[in-house]
Amino acid sequence: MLIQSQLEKLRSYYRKTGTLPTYAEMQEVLGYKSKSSGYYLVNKMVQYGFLRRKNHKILPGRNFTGLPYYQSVKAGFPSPAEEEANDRLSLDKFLVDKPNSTILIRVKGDSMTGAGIMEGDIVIVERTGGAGSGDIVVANLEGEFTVKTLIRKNGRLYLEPANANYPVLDLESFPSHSLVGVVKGVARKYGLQRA
Amino acid sequence: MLIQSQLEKLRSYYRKTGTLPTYAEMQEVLGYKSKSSGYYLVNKMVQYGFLRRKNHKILPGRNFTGLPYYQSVKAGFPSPAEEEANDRLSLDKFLVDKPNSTILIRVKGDSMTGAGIMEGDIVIVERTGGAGSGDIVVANLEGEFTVKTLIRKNGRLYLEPANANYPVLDLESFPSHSLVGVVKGVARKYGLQRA
DNA sequence: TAAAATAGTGAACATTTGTTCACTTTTCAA
DNA sequence: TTGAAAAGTGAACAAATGTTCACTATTTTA
Repeated sequence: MLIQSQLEKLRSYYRKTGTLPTYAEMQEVLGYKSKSSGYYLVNKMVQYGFLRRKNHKILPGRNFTGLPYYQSVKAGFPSPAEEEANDRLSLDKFLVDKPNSTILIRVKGDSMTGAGIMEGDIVIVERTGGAGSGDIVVANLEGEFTVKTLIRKNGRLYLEPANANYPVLDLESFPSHSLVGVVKGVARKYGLQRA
Repeated sequence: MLIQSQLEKLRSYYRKTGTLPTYAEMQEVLGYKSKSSGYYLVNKMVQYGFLRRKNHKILPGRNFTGLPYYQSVKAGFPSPAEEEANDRLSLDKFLVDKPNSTILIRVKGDSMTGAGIMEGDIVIVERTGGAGSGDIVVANLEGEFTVKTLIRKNGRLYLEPANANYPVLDLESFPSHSLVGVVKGVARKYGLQRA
């Protein structure tokens, strides 16, 4: 059997369960009649960098997770169908540096479209102290989240939209206000109900 | 020990290795002196939905992976620091529906800024046959990737930018052209070198 | 402070797992 | 077509794993 199709089956199993199969389970997943077949397959996949071993356990390797990633455009680049991308990128790992202090917030409104943040987008927000002037931040104003660019001017903090139809807000003029965090990334999905 | 902090340790272990620790390994990870302590902890976490069990194996549960997700803005919503989000969202799973036929491409140029796709963004591209009029697509023109809106007019296919400074392209006028796939999502990371 | 509930311990044991080996079958190249 | 290389088989076994139990320590609550 082709190694690429076996790899896809392991990836699919891992996506579904969050773990790799044991050698016994590989019989079912890959159609083997023997446990040891799985064992030898894993050896091969370790060589390719798809899997790793660590004290009797099988772990995903660097080429196992993530998606094929085309970094830049080379002149005369062949169709991606023909040639495999050599790099893989995991969106989760790419977008989130500090998973312990990161939250996701769905954006309402169009006040930041000029900065490429559209209604329904999900912003990746790091809840770490220092927000600097020019950072895109999420502020909590009167219990509502709002995404704006933070501007520090004359010692005061302002929230600046990226859409001429909206006004600049004076953060401290709100009786109840706080900075939720700094926007470190944006994720958008097309073809979704935007309710 | 607080369950929340134990959970973070397991999450962190899982992020690093791609697998959950065995009960023996939990002694090291969680500071237990006994294997069975880990066993009872897992029981508790199964109740909370953080973990699952399936034939002698521990699997991540629905509340284990992903990030806290604030779906919508409720009036009088408390600070996220005070109240835990009840929902978790995995960016990978959210952004990618068909992992087997999806690739990532880094965007060059600013021809789609009007649609919220900026230079350096990563587009999530599904390499499945049918692209319809109005879809944002990636086309391969003379070996270069380009992101545009596909328009079908009078039986011909055009590539329409979302930036007035760029012209509409006639797809079939290029000697070598092909549709790479349909853009199903966008991921952007701030604070990155954009070379 | 005392009682009750929760969390952690350490030994024991059956199962399952990873791993090896000699062997057979299949695939591929000469 | 034949021979060599690669892939898969099935039995065997040691080591690691999950699981239970009776017990102790710690934390919580009344």
